[in-house]
Amino acid sequence: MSEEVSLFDQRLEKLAKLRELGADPYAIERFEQSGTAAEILDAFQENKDVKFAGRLVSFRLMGKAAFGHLSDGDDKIQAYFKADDLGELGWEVVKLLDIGDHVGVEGYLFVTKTGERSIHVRTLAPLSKALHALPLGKEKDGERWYSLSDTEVRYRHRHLDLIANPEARAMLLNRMRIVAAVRRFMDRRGYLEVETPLLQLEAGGAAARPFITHYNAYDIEVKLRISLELYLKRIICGDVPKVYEIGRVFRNEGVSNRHNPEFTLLEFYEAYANLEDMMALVEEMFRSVAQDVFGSTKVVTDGVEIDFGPAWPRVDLLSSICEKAGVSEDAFGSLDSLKSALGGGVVVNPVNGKEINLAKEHNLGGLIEKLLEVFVEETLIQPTFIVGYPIETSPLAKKDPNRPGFTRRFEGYVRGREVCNAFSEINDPLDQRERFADQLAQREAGDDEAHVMDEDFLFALESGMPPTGGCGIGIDRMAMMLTGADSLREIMLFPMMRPD
RNA sequence: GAGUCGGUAGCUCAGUCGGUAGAGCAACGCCCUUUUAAGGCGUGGGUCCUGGGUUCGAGUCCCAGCCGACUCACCA
Repeated sequence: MSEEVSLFDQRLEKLAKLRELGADPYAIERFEQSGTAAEILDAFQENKDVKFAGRLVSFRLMGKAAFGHLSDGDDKIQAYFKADDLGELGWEVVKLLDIGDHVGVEGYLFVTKTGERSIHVRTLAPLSKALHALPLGKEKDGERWYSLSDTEVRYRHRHLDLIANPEARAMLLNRMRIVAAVRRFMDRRGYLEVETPLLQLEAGGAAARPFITHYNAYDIEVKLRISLELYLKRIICGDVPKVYEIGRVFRNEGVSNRHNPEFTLLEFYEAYANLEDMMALVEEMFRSVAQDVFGSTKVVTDGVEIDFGPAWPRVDLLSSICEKAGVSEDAFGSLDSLKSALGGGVVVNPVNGKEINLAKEHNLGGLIEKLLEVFVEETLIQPTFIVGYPIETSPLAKKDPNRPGFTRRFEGYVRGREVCNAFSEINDPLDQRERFADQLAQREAGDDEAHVMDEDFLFALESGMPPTGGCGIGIDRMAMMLTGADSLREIMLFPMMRPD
């Protein structure tokens, strides 16, 4: 018999004994408390009666007395169990406790010899039994021993991570607070939160391959959404002028540090607004969320201070490439002129070693974005807007009337990474139909991530959409940036894992 | 998809040149009524990721595979 089974069996026996003693942990439904651990310690008064419940995270049995810490997840209080004060039955229960059990205690506050504010327990009630040994390390003065560090176990059994690793816990909880702060911000600004279909006949609004599933009732193939965009704009067409959605989207791609097949996207659209309005809103949102969650507009991650206080510089995309890649502005006339200006063959950025194989670049806009990626992106540490994206890679963004081949689109960058993508939306249905047609052509040329024609969306546009500004923000990446997480998986509760 | 590193007790890890599988913590038993990485004495606990191979003998060497981390690629 393996150790795990016998350990489990030992715990089951303890559970049975507790039940015999009339202390069935699973029989109790509620336990009223005087407050959280922090609240109780804040309002500490010697001899004051308190009730508190939490998980037993440490336990020291010494003959006829015992000490243990009860954690409410965030903070903990030491409990002192003394045989004389608990009675025979109570003491029997104490001896059956294990680290990991939830326990409710009632008693009075006191200070131990060593100065720790504690609860002198008069009565206790087991509220759950930990049937598995929990990987709770020992701790002193902030140092910890023997905790849980195996990333695989941490991700697969996230509850253990939340119990055992305070840093991981703080990061994940901050992510939730960031989402809540974003929602508050949008609500305050008068945006209405909406919900649009996850199951769609054609997944549009982004360049990505969808997940495909089957709907039994209609016996049809449906796809999981890859973005929120097209349905949200259909709501704008219905004259609901300010809408947003925070929702899960699904892209059938690989897993990495910065990618998960399902992730959380925020998109918002505002009628009668344009990309400048979106920039102002993004600036304010980051400022507000940083202030809300971290109490400051300045966030330090990896020793780098990012300040969301000031306005973000607006930098023209082509100028940024000219500066960082050393290409002159007049080289951007055509794909061929740009290629020859780059010298042909393979272009290498000596700073980071990233390269572009020019032979694989078949359109001007695609190459321009590639240059941005290889030469510019990682230099954008402080919040920056890059403005003016090529039309080929922006099939939903309004054309810039003053610059043929470019659109009224921008992206925001922080810590060298893209954090948002926004534009003045196309509201000319004829233009949009042409763009879809171009995408369709690319699709037929073998690009299986190009957009498909969406007639229902076009019908809505044809019914009239006011000029509209729209923006998309990857919430997970935003959380990474704000918390300093170096992997997307650290700020998602349950990242995708291969079945073990 | 490629490369690198890793997978040994519940947890964190060690394991030399190929020679019967180790430590701390956790668990179990005994002692201990203000401890806090409590302490003392004692005990039990292993699919060494899986499957092949080499060898008298494999945790260790070789091959294939699985899972993970990291880097790159893919990917907004």
